[in-house]
Amino acid sequence: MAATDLPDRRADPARLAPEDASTIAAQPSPATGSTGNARTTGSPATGSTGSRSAGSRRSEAARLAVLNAADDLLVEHGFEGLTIEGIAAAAGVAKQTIYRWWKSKVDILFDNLVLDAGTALGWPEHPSGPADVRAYVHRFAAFLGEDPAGRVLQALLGHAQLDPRTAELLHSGFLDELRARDVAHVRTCLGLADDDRAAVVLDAVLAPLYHRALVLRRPLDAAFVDALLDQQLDEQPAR
Amino acid sequence: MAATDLPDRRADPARLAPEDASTIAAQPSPATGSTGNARTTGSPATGSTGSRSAGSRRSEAARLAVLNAADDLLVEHGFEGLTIEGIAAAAGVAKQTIYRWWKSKVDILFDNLVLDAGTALGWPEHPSGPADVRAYVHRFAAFLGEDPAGRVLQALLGHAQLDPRTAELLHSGFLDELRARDVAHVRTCLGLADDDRAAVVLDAVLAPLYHRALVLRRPLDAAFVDALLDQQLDEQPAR
Amino acid sequence: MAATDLPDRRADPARLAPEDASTIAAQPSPATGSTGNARTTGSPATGSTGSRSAGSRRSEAARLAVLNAADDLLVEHGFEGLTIEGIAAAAGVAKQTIYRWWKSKVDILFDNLVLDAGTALGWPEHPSGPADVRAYVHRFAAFLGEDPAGRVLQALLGHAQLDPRTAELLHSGFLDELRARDVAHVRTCLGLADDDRAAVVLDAVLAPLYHRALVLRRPLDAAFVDALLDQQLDEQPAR
Amino acid sequence: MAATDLPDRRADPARLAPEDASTIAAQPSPATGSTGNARTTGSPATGSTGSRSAGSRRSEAARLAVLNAADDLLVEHGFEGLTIEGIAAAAGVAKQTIYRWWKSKVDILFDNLVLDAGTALGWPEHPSGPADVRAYVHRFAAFLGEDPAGRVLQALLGHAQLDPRTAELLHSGFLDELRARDVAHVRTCLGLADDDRAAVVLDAVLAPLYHRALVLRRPLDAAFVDALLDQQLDEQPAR
DNA sequence: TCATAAGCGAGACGGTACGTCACGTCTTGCG
DNA sequence: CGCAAGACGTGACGTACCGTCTCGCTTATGA
Repeated sequence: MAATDLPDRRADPARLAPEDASTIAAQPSPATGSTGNARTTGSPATGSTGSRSAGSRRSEAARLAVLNAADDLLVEHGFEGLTIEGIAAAAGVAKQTIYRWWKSKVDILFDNLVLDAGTALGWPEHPSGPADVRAYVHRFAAFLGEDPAGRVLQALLGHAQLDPRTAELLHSGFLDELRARDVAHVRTCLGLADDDRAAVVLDAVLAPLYHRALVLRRPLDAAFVDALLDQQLDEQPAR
Repeated sequence: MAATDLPDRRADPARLAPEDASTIAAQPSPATGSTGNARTTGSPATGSTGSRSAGSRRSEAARLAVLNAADDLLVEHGFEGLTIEGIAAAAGVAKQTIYRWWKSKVDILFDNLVLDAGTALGWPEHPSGPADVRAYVHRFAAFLGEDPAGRVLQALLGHAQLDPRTAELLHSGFLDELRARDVAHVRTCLGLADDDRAAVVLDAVLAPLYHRALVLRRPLDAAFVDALLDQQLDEQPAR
Repeated sequence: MAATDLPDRRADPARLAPEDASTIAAQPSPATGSTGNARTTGSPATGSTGSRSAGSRRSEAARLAVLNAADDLLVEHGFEGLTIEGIAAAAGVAKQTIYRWWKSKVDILFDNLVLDAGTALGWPEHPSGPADVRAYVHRFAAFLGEDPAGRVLQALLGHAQLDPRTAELLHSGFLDELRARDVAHVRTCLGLADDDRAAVVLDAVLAPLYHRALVLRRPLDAAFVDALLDQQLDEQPAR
Repeated sequence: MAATDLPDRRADPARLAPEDASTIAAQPSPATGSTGNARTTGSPATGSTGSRSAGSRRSEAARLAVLNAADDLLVEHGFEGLTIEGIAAAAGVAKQTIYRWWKSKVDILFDNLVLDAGTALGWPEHPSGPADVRAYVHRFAAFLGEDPAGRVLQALLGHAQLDPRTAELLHSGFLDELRARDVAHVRTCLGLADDDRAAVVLDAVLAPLYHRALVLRRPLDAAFVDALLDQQLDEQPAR
């Protein structure tokens, strides 16, 4: 079950070697949003010719340290207690190094979200039936409800309610793409006629999850998810 | 259509037990949460026996100025741009006067929410049929999606994702009560057997609204609400 | 030998009780230059009606702590090593408290200069003869050359070469006044016909002192000063 | 009137011993103070035997660009606004290139001073009479008071009051030597018995100039200089 | 009736974090 | 090896608000 098309930048060499044209990963440039910054476990990707003329490249170690520190501190102190200076200190990095590459703590969290969601919210390579949808929804519920990495999504969703720029980033940078992909897969798996119909099904499943997580603050236990799926998916074919 | 049981605290300092007259007279004590602070149009509540020995009572004008200023500034500058000092300046009030009665800007907004929701989210005095439910849901959608006063709910819901204390205040001080009331009314109007069943119906209607408002960020137009109601309400009796 | 007309604000109640109209001491207002701020040893001077309407007054303790800390740190680390943050830390004061009342470290040093010069560069109350001039010049040389408080003057004179705003402050706020007073006293003591002639004598004495201190960096020992005075003063009457 | 003995280092890397040809060939070594760096109009000094084994030599273009940029920026933004990064940018040079050859902006300015003073403060090749002294003093006054290049001397004199290292550099690297040369020439021109007597005359002339320029901030106009010279020079022979 | 104690405006204060600037060191390719 | 480019750790800058704290003034009791 490999992650497919949600841009998983985990070991994505696209950052420096854009031979993979299929993803959106823009060439990173200092603090112009937050694209293309994600935790990499791979090598520094020195293979390409690089468009940068000369000089020292961005420190991979610093980037990873910042992302991880932000994640840790978010869990530890919450979003409000999350501080650029705190991240810098925890990451052993200079404040200016953070500001060079990210515009705000939201930006840093966003990069973490893209990374973690790429890991946690994958679809099978060739999704083929309702069972794949069920599995994905369970995965989604686990991410949103329990996964510590899901805290980032929760925080960003919350902050998007408070700040239009966060909303814009979150939607056009992540949620829209996620949704488009999910709609397509649902359509395929359920054999639906068009995307609109698939979107209706997807919303019917996801809305209660978001509602329960964000508004009711109750756990998204497997039983709940299963009941939801039984109700929404089984009646679909009947239509 | 007078507001009924959602505690409209316009002139009512007792927040959680409206029927319990014994607690009504208690003058709100400084900054013990956010109880008893709401915009009042009536008199300064002189009816009580007052445990205060002497001196001037709380200034009603100041309280109203603060609440209104907070509302205005929230709309104008957003939650992040909302500051205690800004509210104090806009309200023509000393900072200390705010801190004497509220613990934080969340607290102020919460009072505004209680007040505005009391106005906007009322049920008819004797709700009696599905039509009342439909009307209420439309009202709710309008509040959540368009009403400038609904911005407060949106902001607090967002902030509740970031701060457990806000979540606690919002839920046990407002959402739980709102939900209990709505469940009861839905049960009555639809003639359902028990509260659990009513809660299921309520959630089935509200979840898509919240989802659309908070996650999808699309307008809650009347057509959408009607379609939702048609789907969820009409099929319920059939069960 | 009491200080006369150089505004000695040491224990000058003029800051809050301007019954002494002869001095320039303006009513202090936050960070509008640096007038009227100097170390006071007296009481908080509550006798007057004060133009400030209400609220807490400026903390005398903080003001003194800042001035003294700046003085100490200047001697210890030099002008370049003098830092607002360092002063704040050494004074046990918040940085903002400094910025509230002074615009820059130059401003703080200027206040110290006014204070210290008032102490060190006084004339006798009724200067009457060449001996008073001689005594004053010796005092001046000691101040410029040895007195740790003279370091402030040296630093400000140096910085005035680098920054026009410092130059402006130092001249119109201190040096011009000092010079006018000295010219008048010299004229009186030496029985000169007009101020221009007195200014020539004064310059003839002070120029070598400044030159030696600032340019040659040699000590202004008493022998040098005496020789200078012998040469310049004794021949003057002959003219 | 060719410049004579104030070491005009235009094409002369040996600073302290102009007559000593043995040290001339030494290529300046990186950042060991500020020796040997001055604007050259001639060739890159290829006459020497070059001790460097291989690799590229110091870029003459870069050196000139830095010195000129520093001069321009000093006039434009003042000493405080003068920045290594600003110089580098204005000179089209990498920051490291500056740090390789100079230790600080003071160092760069010092090189400019040595260069400009060499040009502006020359004596005739064989000074012979009081007229030469008068001419030199006029030249000096013009340099100190008007010449944009004199801004450098003013800035360094000012900064020397703030920083002992600058003072040390300025004195032992420039002022002492300048003074020694001037004393010798004055002695010759005025036919004085010894250097001490010449130094007294020199100081008597220069002190008022420095005083007027640095402390009084008044223009050093020709009339003032002439009056000064009349007074100090004409009475000297009488002694 | 009036002292008296609280509410209130004003705003100074010690703090924390912000986002920016420049420092001086370093590393990386190019020539 | 010099150099352009520029990332990096460092530290100070000046600002914005925080929440607490005094001040006098005003005002409505309740002794």
